[in-house]
Amino acid sequence: MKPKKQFQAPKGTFDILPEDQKYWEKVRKVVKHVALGYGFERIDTPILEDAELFSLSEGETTDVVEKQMYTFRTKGGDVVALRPEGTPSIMRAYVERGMTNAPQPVKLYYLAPMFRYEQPQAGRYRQHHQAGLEVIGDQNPIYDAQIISMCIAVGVELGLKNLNVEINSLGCPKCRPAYRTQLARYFKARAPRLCKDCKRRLKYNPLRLLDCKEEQCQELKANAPNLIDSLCQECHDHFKAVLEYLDELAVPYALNPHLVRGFDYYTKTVFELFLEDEHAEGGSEKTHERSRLALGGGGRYDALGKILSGKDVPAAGAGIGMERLIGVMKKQGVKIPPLYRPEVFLAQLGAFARKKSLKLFEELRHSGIMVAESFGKDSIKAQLRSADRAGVKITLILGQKEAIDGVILMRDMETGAQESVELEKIVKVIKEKLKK
RNA sequence: GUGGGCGUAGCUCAAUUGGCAGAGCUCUCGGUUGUGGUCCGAGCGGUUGCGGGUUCAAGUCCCGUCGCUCACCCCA
Repeated sequence: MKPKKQFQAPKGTFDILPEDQKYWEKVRKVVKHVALGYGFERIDTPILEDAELFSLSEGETTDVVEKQMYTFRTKGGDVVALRPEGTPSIMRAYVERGMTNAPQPVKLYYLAPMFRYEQPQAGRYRQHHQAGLEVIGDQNPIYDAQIISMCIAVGVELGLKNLNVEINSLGCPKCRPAYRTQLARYFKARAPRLCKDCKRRLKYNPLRLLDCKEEQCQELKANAPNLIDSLCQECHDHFKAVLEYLDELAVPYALNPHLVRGFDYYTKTVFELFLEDEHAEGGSEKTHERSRLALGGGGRYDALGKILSGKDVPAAGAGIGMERLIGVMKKQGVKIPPLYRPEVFLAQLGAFARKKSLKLFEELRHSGIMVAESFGKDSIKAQLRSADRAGVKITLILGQKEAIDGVILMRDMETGAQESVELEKIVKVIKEKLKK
């Protein structure tokens, strides 16, 4: 009978199959290890939030809010959205759950799926997963540096190479608006020489002009007023301190005065973690700009707390894309051992032996031995084949005769040698044998 | 949202000017008593992404659609 319809996973989503789970497990393990090492505790927030939480936090005119949110109305009439990123939810929880009364700063981490309605392509999905880190309730630049250091630590513990950090300061509500108008004035005077996209950017988000890759715009950018030069004293000192802390930690970084992050809530420090890609071997044409893959990024968002609580709540954080991390692990050939690695296979022959082997399986498992089986198969041949594929060192064979005599055959899968062992002693004998 | 490339078995891919939809791998079973890997044999597996159109005849040509992919935008 043919199915009514061939179902496929929704566009931009994917299944994480058993063979890939080891990578996910490894990433989760490393993030958890790093986070706990820095005193961060796990938090999980709902996948759904009031849609307004994101539009107020990130800014009405950002791409994410304008066109990438999965927003819908519930039966009860609430307008909710699948979260496009984690930070607003964390700040919402901080404010709502009274974490202002906990010892400050509150350090939180999470591993969670995020949703953005956009065109999928390499390393970009409609549902992706982020590892997030947030430090809330402290304005000290030392935390900006520590967050960056943690991102690097995750990459290093995963065995990744060619990781880089770029850093910049976006200033604060005191100094940024002045710079913004100054920048807009500069580019407006040169508008005819800007690329098509930049003419559009000039209207609603002049800061975005800074990371345009078009050559014609590059030249204009070179002489554009520099954001770092127009920072107020407080932002200047803060940025300087962050860099000093990074130097102290020996974290390699590059200043990028053109680095801009999309959301309105960012203040002062912003940074990106990326991978310098060396795939340009067969490159016939000059790919003038080096290809860089963004693995994550973050920064300080002192403006968010005010938006959500009315009070000043300084904070800093980062998000790392788990799919991209795993993509790089595979590309760089990071080896991860399989999660399931049975040591012993239990084969049975005949109805009586099969029944007996069921109990023995439980016994083996309880004693901590990883045991595999093919209880559904009848022939010894098929079972030994399974055992071979499972890669076990030892196969136990319980036949009709053995079951009656209270013994079992123990087969060494490498040598093929077999010996008969009393059923009562088998657990002990196996443990001895596996030690070698 | 815009533009290019591609959709044949679970995977990797064949199929001549339009002429019976195939192979390798995987999986299952077998190669005489209760013994794996190698070897040999057999089987399972497809309305050629889906829907129309042209034709005696469509995997092949045309249109639409969905999906994948790459680039742009933006990002993780």
